[in-house]
Amino acid sequence: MNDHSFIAMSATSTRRLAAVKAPPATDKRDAILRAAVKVFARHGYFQSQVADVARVAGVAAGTVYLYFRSKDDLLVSIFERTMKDAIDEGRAALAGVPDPEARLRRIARLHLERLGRDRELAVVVQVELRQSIKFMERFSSSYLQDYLTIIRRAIADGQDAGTFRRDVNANTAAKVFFGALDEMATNWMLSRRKYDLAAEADVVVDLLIGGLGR
Amino acid sequence: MNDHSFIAMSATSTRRLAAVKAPPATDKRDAILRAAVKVFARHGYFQSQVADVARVAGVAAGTVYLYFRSKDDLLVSIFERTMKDAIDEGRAALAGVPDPEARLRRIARLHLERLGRDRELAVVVQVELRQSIKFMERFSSSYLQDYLTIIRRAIADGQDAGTFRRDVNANTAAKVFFGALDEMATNWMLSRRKYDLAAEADVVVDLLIGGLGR
DNA sequence: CGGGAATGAATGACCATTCATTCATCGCGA
DNA sequence: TCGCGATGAATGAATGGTCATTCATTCCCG
Repeated sequence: MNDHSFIAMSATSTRRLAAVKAPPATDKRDAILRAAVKVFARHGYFQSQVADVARVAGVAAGTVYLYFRSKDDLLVSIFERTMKDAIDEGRAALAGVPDPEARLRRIARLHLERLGRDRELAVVVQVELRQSIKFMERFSSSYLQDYLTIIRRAIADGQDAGTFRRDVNANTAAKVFFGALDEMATNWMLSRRKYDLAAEADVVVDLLIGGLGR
Repeated sequence: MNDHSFIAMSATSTRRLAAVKAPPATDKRDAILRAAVKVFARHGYFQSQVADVARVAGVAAGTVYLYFRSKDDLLVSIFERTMKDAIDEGRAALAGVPDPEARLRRIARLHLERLGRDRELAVVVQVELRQSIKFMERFSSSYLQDYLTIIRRAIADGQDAGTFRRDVNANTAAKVFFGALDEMATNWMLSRRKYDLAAEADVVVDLLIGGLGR
């Protein structure tokens, strides 16, 4: 079949052939996933062939299907791994930081550091993952919501503590915050210039907390 | 040919068959474009067939190619028309408004009103147009830059006038501003709830100007 | 040897695009 | 007013090329 639909995408894509040979399997799986990031970043998901991914990973086309259900599953796996890593890292980094403003700074920095570290991953996350409305809906209703919740909570804490204004909806503020970071990342990824993305984190947080007015 | 590449996308797609019979031609062209928005919004660009667009437009498949060079050209045309309209409307609406803060409010409102008016258009603009890195690069280097420039100018004016902080880069602030609006739109488009998107404009501007801190 | 892992040629859909044909309209001469 | 050829818009079946996916076969390690 040559079926492009995202409908059949399953969330249970991480484990596969959970046989005895986990370590070598994991190695190869990773190689394929890394190759997919590279190829998708360069040509875009729909313009990429599974055979290209296989070639870059140094395996045969059929091998991809020993580790992934379908081409879709490649994209979904990249996405799930990245989001899971990001959210785990975020939670860990925030564990010992009670101050709301410091938490926001931390989130901003982690967000931009992660994407700024790997341009190809940034391309896939900022562009290729947003392929279709179907995919976006799944994405936004799960991981993005979790991520927004983390931001919203920091903001609400700040409001409770009295350091943040109470007359803005914490949810709206969280969306604005995320949108600002997202746009910084997209702009960086599309820019020719090789500036340091993570360095923008503090600037953005300063602006959002201090406001543009004086 | 069954070529998906965005490379050959041409900007000169608006005029076509500029013969004596302009009115009927434009009508049909519009119908096809409207159908394309509808179909792309529902299934996603790559999952949509040209034949579907034709069916929804009430014409035969071949007819699409009398008005558009290719399937790509449909997407490009939607995008160019939308951006052109938005920038024209923006310039006009800003003409008699000298106050920087009022200008920003105006921009925010127009931005969210336009997308909030037509959910299908919003889907195409917020998701489908961001298909591939190739397309994003073309997009961001032309229209998006123009749009960001309009925002940046308002901010720089405010800084010159002394109503806005001078210690933030106007360009960064413009990206943050755009990112915030963009995220509000995306969230609205993905949300089940039918709230009024344009109503968020003032809230966002208040937050960005006043800041989250107190 | 035995068996799982890997291979890559072959398969079978799918679908953008083309183009021979049909259809509708119009100008013009009688 | 009618008839008739000319024009070009519209049609949709056919084409051709592309790939995702499969699976019979081979490889390699223990």
